[in-house]
Amino acid sequence: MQKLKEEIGHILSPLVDLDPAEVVNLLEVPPESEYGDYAFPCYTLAKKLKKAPPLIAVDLAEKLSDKKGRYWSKAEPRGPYLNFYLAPAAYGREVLQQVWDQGDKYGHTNLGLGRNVPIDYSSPNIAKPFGVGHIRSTVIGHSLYLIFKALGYNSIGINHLGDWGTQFGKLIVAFELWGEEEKLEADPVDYLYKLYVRFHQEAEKDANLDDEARSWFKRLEEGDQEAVSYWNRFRKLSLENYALIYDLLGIEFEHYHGESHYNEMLDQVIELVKDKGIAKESEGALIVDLEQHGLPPVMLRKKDGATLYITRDLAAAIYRHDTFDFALSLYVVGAEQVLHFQQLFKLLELMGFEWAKNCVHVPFGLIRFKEGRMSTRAGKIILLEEVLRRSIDMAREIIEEKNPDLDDKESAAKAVGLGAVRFGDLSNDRIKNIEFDWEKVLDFSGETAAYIQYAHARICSIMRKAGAEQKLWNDSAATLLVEEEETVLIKTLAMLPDKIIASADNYRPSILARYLIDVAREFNRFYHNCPVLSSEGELQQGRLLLISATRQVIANGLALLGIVAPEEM
RNA sequence: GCGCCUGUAGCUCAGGGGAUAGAGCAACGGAUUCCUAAUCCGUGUGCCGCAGGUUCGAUUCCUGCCAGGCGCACCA
Repeated sequence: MQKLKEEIGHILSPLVDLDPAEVVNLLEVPPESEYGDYAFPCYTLAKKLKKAPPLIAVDLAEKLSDKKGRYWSKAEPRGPYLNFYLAPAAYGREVLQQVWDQGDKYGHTNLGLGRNVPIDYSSPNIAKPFGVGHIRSTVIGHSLYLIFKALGYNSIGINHLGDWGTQFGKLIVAFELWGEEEKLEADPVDYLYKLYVRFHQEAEKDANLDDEARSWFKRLEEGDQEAVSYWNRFRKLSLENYALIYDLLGIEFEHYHGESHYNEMLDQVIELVKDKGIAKESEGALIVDLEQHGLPPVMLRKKDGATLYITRDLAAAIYRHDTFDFALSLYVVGAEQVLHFQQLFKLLELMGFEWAKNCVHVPFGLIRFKEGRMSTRAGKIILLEEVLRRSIDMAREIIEEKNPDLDDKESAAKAVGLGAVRFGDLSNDRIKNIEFDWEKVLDFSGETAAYIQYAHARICSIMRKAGAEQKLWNDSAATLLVEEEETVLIKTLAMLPDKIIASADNYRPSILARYLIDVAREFNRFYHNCPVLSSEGELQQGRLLLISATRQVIANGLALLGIVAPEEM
């Protein structure tokens, strides 16, 4: 809690000849709670005072021996640290009141001052099915969208659809050769997928197919009517399929500006690059040599005149700057594209755009099979729809078994099933690869969303049973929470604002996800040791305030992960 | 070949210049007259990949090596 840290900063500042803010910066949380709640490390003072850190700690403790603050009760030296112990009653009351007053805004701030942050996420390749691979960008990006919004930024969700490029040429060739109308009508995305896979199988044997695909794409870029009509149709069919999944996940985008959106800007962008004098012809193609900057060359136009992915990304980056005048522009895209973004950002920098430094690639690892990587082309892929469906089914089964009398089993099953899939992706450091394993996806025990949701549901259950008149703020009741489990839980609740900020600073929703596991764990410990409804008078009221605050923290936190906090499950 | 990422307990992973390196899973043993046992408590486990370096102090930072992953001009 900030007030406590500031208090320590003020009391220590004159004693150590540092600004209060510097002291606050140095404060650490000790590894064991028996060492206190905040520790001031004395190493940095050792040189200045020419004294050993443990002696400094003892010295400082002596000067504070007869003092205490509003929120801290004592300061003790231990080795090279000066440890501060908080005053549970005042501290607890302050934390609970903050949560109480701020409600579903607790943890939110206005750091962003309303500045724009476009976030490119999800961005599936049209004409390919939505595989589990795509859930990472979708879920991580959406969470960052929500987190930045909570920090007062104006998040702008952009679905940069892969709706342009040679793959459309491939699809058109495949449809021309083997396509059947009835099958396309029956199950469009699945059928397009099958055609796509077949194309790659046949292209192994016949290299001409790739040339034909390129030439169809060239026709598409030139506005050839037949090509455009195919493109429109395939695009529309794919979007209809994605809409179902976004709907299920509760995700909306401000913009569906796919790659095709930038087509008419490409010539202008290429001219701009030429004007800067950084482009050159090479083997008939237009490239920018980045050798001086330790990067491979970038190709902006192929020898046949067609553009590339990075050409469109370059146009998109400039468009986003011109349209949104962003504070940050995020790209939640797989780690296999780090080089692409290094090149893109370097290109922007060489073009003299100082805002290039505000473009950030937020990479994440692959979802792989034990046997190797997933591959759309080879047909080795698991559909996201199937994962979500099976997860919801599993949740439904467990609810049927654990809570057969529940009224609305379907919403609970959806909350738990979808939460499990989301949390599985959000809780680990995003940069690491994930090995896809059905058993793990469908396991709701341990460090999972269900663990957190269950704590939330339990609290709701207690609140329902408590009388309405017990749910008002009560200042003196809030000072009675001095049991070990209560204090630890309160301290955990106080961390939410910092955790949200840390998640944004590092572009890592996993920080928030892990934290919520801690909250649920500390709640469970409290729950098993401190009865709520059967405790008496003001203590009961105090504990109701505590669990109410806990519920609020869990609800606020899960909301930022895009996970529903059910009242019953 | 070059570049980037990863390497922590049997498995999956947190953590991260400092005080005794932590969870979950799995295993075993306990807890329910009481607010949902999807819970809680207890038991065991570690050359923090290897070798150097910086530092008062390195699992954390730097360098090299090893292993795995991902990239590196007409795909996205």
